[in-house]
Amino acid sequence: MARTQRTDLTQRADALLDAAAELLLATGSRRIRIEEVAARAGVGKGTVYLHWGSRDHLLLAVGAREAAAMLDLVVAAVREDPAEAAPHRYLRRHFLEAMRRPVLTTIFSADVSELDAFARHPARAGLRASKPIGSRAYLSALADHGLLRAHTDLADVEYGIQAVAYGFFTSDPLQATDPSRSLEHRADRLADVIRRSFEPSETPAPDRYAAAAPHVIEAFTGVAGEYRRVAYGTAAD
Amino acid sequence: MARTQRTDLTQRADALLDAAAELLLATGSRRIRIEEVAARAGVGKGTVYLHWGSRDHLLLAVGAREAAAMLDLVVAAVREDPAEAAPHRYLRRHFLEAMRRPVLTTIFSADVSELDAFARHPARAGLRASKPIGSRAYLSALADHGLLRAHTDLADVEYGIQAVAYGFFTSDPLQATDPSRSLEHRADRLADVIRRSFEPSETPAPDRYAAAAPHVIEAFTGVAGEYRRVAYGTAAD
DNA sequence: CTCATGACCAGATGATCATTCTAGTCATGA
DNA sequence: TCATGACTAGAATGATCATCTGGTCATGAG
Repeated sequence: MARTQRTDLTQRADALLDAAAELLLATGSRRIRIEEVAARAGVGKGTVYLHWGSRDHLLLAVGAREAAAMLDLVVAAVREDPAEAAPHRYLRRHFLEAMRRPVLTTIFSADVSELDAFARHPARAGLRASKPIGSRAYLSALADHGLLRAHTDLADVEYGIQAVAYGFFTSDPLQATDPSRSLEHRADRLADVIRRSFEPSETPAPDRYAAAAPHVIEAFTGVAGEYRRVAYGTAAD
Repeated sequence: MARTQRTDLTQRADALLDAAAELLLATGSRRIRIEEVAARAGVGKGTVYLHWGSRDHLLLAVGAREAAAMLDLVVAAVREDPAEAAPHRYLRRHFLEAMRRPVLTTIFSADVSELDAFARHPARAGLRASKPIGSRAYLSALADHGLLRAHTDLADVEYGIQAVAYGFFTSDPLQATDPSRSLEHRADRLADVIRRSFEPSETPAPDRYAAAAPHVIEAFTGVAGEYRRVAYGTAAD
């Protein structure tokens, strides 16, 4: 029964998150009213506060659920092909996935175009807040199996990947988006920079990736779990 | 006599730009009043409009003069050591110089911290507007002398350098600025990424740089000239 | 005649108060 | 025990008026 309860709660949370995401895309985060979110999900306003402690928390949850879903895809991809754990492959996928998800692009471009100051703090702070993308556990796993350049400080790699990824993600809407430069093409450029900058010059043997894969999967699963905790975490902002 | 005139005008322009820069640092671009700028430079308000067509143009000029000065340094450095023309050396210098100039860091971080929407459009639009940093002429000169990776599309290099530089420049204030990570250290990380991503894997012979240097100098001098034209351009916004 | 000036004006900006809206609470009832 | 929506405090919005400031240009100095 507790199980059924849990499922019910998750379903209701998802319905609310769906409604919030819908409104986010339709009107921008600024205009999302809790009452309307609740109405769209067919519940009372107070019910929203049984799930998330505040409006900001709900908005953050929308982004967090999306992020968790993305990480699930990454994990699945690594399961299928361990070589997908390489930073350039992972970030390529990450870039493409993020750019294709309206909710995430909306959040990302929020401070560039919109002036939704609100959308910034909650969603961004948690979403792209350094750690996830470069996740230390992930990098450690790679380093342990010789999948990063030798003699490089992990903190430096983390800083560098962070800066590069941030640059490609955010400069993208700014640069004259030559339509001939497809999303895939831009993702390839990002992957190229990451690979050349942080990975070994000779392509590592496949078995190295196979050996590292479990740890990478564990790292990403952990991060995904954190996201999901934020997304569904019952109240207590 | 025309020469003396010109000098006088330039001196007066500099005095006005100095005053504007001072006020920019002291109060933020928002609060700069033309009348006060003029007063500080010891001239009448109308005189400002003999130099720049509008308030925005004046603000832009402040940034442009700074940018021109930076490029002068780059040119001087390349003159002294042609190897300084390499993208990773150039951008390293660019990064350090920009980060050390209060006027530029103020402009750069304007949209992150301050909400000076005004400072954005004029200054940023012209300042970091893609072209300068990656300057096509510069890249062509390098490519002609085999100083970029072979078989890479120039447009791709431009896009990539742009994105990477943007990432390091703007993510810098965001990332937890670990004080142990000195400015130089961060500049080195940027240089490393640029070198590995866009330059030949084996360090080119010095004479290659010597051969390319004149063209590089010409390219940068040209860009510096454009900046200066914006900075001192008599009226006609 | 050339160039600098500051009084002047229109529109932007800010301050003040009244009004509406909405996040978050909680007493009530299913 | 859990969901609800009427309720409240405080924030957002709007309306009004006063002040400020960018930009112009007639005037006068050199």
